[in-house]
Amino acid sequence: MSKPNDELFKNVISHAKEYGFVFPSSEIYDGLSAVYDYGQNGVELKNNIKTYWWKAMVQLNENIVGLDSAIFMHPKIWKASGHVDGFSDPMIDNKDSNKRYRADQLLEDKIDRYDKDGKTDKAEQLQHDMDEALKNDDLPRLKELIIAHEIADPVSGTRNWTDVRQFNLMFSTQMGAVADDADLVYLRPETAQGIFVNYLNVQKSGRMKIPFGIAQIGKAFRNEVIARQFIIRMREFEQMEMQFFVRPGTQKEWFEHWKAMRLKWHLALGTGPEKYRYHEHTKLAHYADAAFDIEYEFPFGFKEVEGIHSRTDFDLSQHQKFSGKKLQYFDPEINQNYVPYVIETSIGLDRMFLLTLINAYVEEDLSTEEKQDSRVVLRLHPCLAPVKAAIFPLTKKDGLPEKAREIMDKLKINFNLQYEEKDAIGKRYRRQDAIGTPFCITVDHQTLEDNTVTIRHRDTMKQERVDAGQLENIIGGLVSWKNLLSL
RNA sequence: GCGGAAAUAGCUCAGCUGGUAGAGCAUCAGUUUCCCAAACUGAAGGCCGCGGGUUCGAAUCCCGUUUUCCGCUCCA
Repeated sequence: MSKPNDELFKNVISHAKEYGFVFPSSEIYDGLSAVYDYGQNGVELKNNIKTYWWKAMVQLNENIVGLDSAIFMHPKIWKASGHVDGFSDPMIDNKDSNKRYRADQLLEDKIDRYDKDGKTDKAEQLQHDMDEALKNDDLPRLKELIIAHEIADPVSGTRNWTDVRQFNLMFSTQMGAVADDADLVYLRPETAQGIFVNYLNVQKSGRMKIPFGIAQIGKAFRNEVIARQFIIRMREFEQMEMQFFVRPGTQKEWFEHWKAMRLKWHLALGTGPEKYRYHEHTKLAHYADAAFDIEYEFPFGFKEVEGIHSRTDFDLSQHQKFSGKKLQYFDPEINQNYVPYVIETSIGLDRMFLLTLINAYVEEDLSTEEKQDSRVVLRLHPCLAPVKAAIFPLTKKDGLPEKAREIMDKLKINFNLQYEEKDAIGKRYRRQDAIGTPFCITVDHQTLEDNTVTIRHRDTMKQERVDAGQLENIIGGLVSWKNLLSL
């Protein structure tokens, strides 16, 4: 990583905290690892990103509808999806080679070796001990066995092991007052399954015809082994997902369709195309027959922001199998029943948030020959800006505050506004620049005479004088979603 | 998880070989100015990340721990 980029990233994190965008969680208690809170400006920006996505996906596509499914779901869902079995292995690390192994795998290898060496009784004993330990989730016992049977790391050759730990990326908790295995529920590690299990409800109640999509925004939870790089990888995060159900055989064209559509959504915000790239998965997940990531060039390199996956009929078929309920669709066009194929678009909202912030953050040098000057400005798209406009009386007296309040009161129903009269006007402009407010409306002495105000534009720092009565139309036009969505 | 670095005011940081905790910016109140960081006066803000140890005395030295960043690892 180059030094200036490192610097930029640090500055953005500081800025995010100082101006109420992102705070470390539980900060007064030393923080909680890889969990963050969104502050007063952060929540506005985040909500605006959600709105942009929701409008683009749900409102503008007649065949896509929304959903808000619960975070808790029936535990069997995670068996069907493959999350339970795929991610509950007892792992152990060798401290010398820093390699991680499945503890049961190491023991199995040892049993095989005993067998080969003719030490059948030893093999049987170990097999029995291991099964017992695995059944009881007795992790310390597994380590005892590894030590007792003198198992060494094949790489380093040493027996310098860490404790055995259970790695399951799903958080679990108890449902009901009495602790019991049957009550174990998980916090969803992805929002997609909530869509799959409701697919038939939505299709029937909404009289949806294939192809159609279901969109959802919601929290997901992953107990990452390592979570780092600010809000890039958090243990609690938010996804914006859309599952698009298609006729088998047409998945390839829909995959291409959504790949293109989703990149278009990103680029409409004005981000330079050179900041984005597609990344094709060569190693596909068990459920996918094609997968592309949309990556953004963060200061620390290209990172996935959104995934477009062709998930085949894996999920619906699995749920059909595990639930015993038919999840088929009767396609009147071809007079056939089938389990639809699925194209998924899945974007990490928190990453999108960080992308937006980093992309908007600019340190500008405004120095002239006479004096040094600079400002930090967030060049957010006006649709995404937390505060749409700020209203300033030029001075604190002569009735200017009253006039400014009057204008403010008329506009605040439609727009998120801020009123400020403290400090010199230039300082107030700069403060708004720092949180990305695109427009500042100033009430001066002339306002009292002819009811005109000035609008100062964030990016150009230029002003224009307009009739106060026109403000609603002018601001409304400048921050309208049409500017983003009718491209 | 391993290795490296760091943690002092809201932010950025100074605080030397141990001796009562500082600056700039930001914040708040006021005076003044009145369209782009003005000035002045005043105020507030710190368990020096946390816990232990050494010492007459620790922000400073030692140990542990937590959090963050970087590299590796992990990321169906």
